[in-house]
Amino acid sequence: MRMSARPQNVHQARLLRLLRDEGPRSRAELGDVVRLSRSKLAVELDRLVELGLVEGAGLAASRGGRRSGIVRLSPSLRFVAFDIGATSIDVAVTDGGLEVLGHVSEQCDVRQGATVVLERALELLGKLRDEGLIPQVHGTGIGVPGPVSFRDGMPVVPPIMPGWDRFPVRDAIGQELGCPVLVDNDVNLMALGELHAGLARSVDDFLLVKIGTGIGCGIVVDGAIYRGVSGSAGDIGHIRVDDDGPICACGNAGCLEAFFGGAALARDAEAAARSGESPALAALLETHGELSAEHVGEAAAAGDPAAVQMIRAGGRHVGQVLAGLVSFFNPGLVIIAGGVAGLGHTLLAEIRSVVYRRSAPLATGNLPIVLSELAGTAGVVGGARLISDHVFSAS
Amino acid sequence: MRMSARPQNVHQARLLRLLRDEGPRSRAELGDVVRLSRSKLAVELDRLVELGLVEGAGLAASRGGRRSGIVRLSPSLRFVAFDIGATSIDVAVTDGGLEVLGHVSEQCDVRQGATVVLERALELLGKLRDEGLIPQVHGTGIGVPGPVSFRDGMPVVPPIMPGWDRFPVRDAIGQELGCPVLVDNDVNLMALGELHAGLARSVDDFLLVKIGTGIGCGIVVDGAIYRGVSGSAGDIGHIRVDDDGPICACGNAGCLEAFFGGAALARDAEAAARSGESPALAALLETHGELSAEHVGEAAAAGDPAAVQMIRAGGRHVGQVLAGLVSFFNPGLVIIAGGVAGLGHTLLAEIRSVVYRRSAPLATGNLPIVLSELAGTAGVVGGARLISDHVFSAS
DNA sequence: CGATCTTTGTCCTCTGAGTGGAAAAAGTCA
DNA sequence: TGACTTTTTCCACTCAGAGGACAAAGATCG
Repeated sequence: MRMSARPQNVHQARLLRLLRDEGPRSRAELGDVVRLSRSKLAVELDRLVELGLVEGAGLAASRGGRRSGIVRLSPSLRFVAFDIGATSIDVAVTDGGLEVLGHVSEQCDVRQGATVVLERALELLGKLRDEGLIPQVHGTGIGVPGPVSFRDGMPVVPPIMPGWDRFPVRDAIGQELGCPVLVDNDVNLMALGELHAGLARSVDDFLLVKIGTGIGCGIVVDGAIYRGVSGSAGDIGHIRVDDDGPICACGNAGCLEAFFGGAALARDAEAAARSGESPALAALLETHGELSAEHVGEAAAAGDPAAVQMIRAGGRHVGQVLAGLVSFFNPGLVIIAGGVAGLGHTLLAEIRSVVYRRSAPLATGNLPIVLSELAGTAGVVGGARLISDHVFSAS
Repeated sequence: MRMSARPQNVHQARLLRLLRDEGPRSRAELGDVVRLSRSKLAVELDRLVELGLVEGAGLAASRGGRRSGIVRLSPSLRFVAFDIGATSIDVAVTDGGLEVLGHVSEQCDVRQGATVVLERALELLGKLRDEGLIPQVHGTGIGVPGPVSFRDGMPVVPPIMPGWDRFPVRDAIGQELGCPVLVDNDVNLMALGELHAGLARSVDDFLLVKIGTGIGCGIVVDGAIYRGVSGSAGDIGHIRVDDDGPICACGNAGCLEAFFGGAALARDAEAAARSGESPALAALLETHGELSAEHVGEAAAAGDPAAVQMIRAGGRHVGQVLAGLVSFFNPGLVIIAGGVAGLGHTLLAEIRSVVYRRSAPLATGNLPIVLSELAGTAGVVGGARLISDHVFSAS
């Protein structure tokens, strides 16, 4: 297989990103958008065709004269994304425009360690390859549920990933697949996914709050992920909500996660079931033997008052933290995502209510707070976006 | 007076910023730093000399052969900075290297409205001009104590600046002085000041927390001020600390400012004086008729336990908010500044203690938290830096 | 003190990227 | 079918920048 090609200069990179984000375009339309002379544009496009990154695709409709030639990203371009979650692996393959062509997902405990989990991820990729979806791989983006040294391409002291600390994920997978690889925090990738395909497409500065097993926040500044000096920016799960709250796994009291993380919600649900406070949850506990955040969602949807109350309380706590962050960061959009976000509009309403009441008016004046619409694909689309931004840049 | 010149391309802009930040340099040394051929470098430097922005300054010591010519920013370059505070005006003039050549300051209530205050600021500038310090003005930076629309160069709904809302500060002063003008929030300018001349010189991402009449935060991302989508980023004074705290001027309960802003501290000090809890403060109240934050600092320095206790409590509250922001933003440095920061190491110790205990370990692993060393000049240096970054950029 | 080597500055030529005009190709419209 | 538009290709021309040659200025050594 030929070594996958890269653009040779900023103009080529710009054209590739344009074709990726806006879809196929006629040469004439491209000329209207980019500020290049006709001759130069033709030269750069011809070179991209030579590199195999771009190809002609017939003629566009006439704009009153000669018809212009359409160009598109080569249909054989492929990006791969692994989204490693606390309890799941998602693997997807996209084309150059980051449309998901194939997506497999399975339960998998990240605590089995890097070797086992990555091995399994590659096996899942093998499935997609067997379907003939992957003529070649131009790049791979990987998300993991913990802090990452982006520069080194490896997790650093991740709390819920024993056996992953400083494991060279980027280099290992790069070796295996023979393509450029980037590794990032899974929440950052979800934010990138929203930036590319979700509600944040036209927003430069926004926050994505993921409520799942843990609670994290992806920060986008000027259209790019902000990672902080040691890659741990957005780690909001252990922000203090209230001094006299539950003791958190981190040792402090009253962390947001101790109020409303996946484990906390399950704990409260079982308590409500056992105390008889919630008949709906008691029934679910009877059936399944244990309770999770999803069961609270079910019970709330069925109208169980105790479950609704739990979601309200959680939303209030998230809202309190978020209100502070909104005052501080003044984002143009806040997206709520993650498993618990499936709890839906009850949760959203409570968060909105607190944020709009407690944040600086100037910051909330025109601030949409919305639920993610990307369901399970935000992470993998973000992974593809991450690596395609890298590959579609001038060396 | 000749229209003040601007660099014509990115290379010239780069050279100007280099000379500004690193001081005079020989042409040979500049050649080592910038990646340009000798001929090109000579051409660009000659053009800068023609523009009057740069001039020769003798010969450097030999490095083993012919001595190289030193170049420096023209000594007649001048930047002006206005730092409008809640109760003060600072005016300073700097040379091209942003060294403060003259600085005047006076008490002035910002609530007198834009026209009066700006008029007074220009009068103060006149004083400096009378001293012959200002052959010409190449640019002016202005800081105001409230949210600013940076793009429009005007305050927007500033809470403590009646009569300033949407007053076209940038255009008015630009008209008056006939030079480029930029307007920003005063805390942002302090952050820029620290970036240029203070402890943040080598840090890309940091926070500057100003505790004064209000409490605000300057956010630096990648060496540039982050302002948020509506220019209100860093407005942390009304982040909730505790639900059952004092009622704040903003209408909510338990805001940080309601605990530890200038007004809150004065209020608590008078209470402690009247209740007899603090003999030192009672004596100061007797003398001055009223108390302010500075008096608390005095009393604490004299060993008054009640005053020390007040500072400790305040530091704890600031620390609680800051701990959350550190987890979220993962800065490389936090600087504490502002009038109340004069309360010194008692305050700093308390803030550190809370932040190091309550923030994510990865974020605090290598996080200095320090007091500003720039005293009163951070704001005006930041103003000069703001406008010089603008003037020293390619159109 | 002179010869030689090193560094710096200047000049000049050469190259290659990019621009814009002209003309050919391909369509539209009346 | 003819006049007009739009698109593409081709080509000559311009200009920025690189880099070599040489001169100027100083260091080093005998």
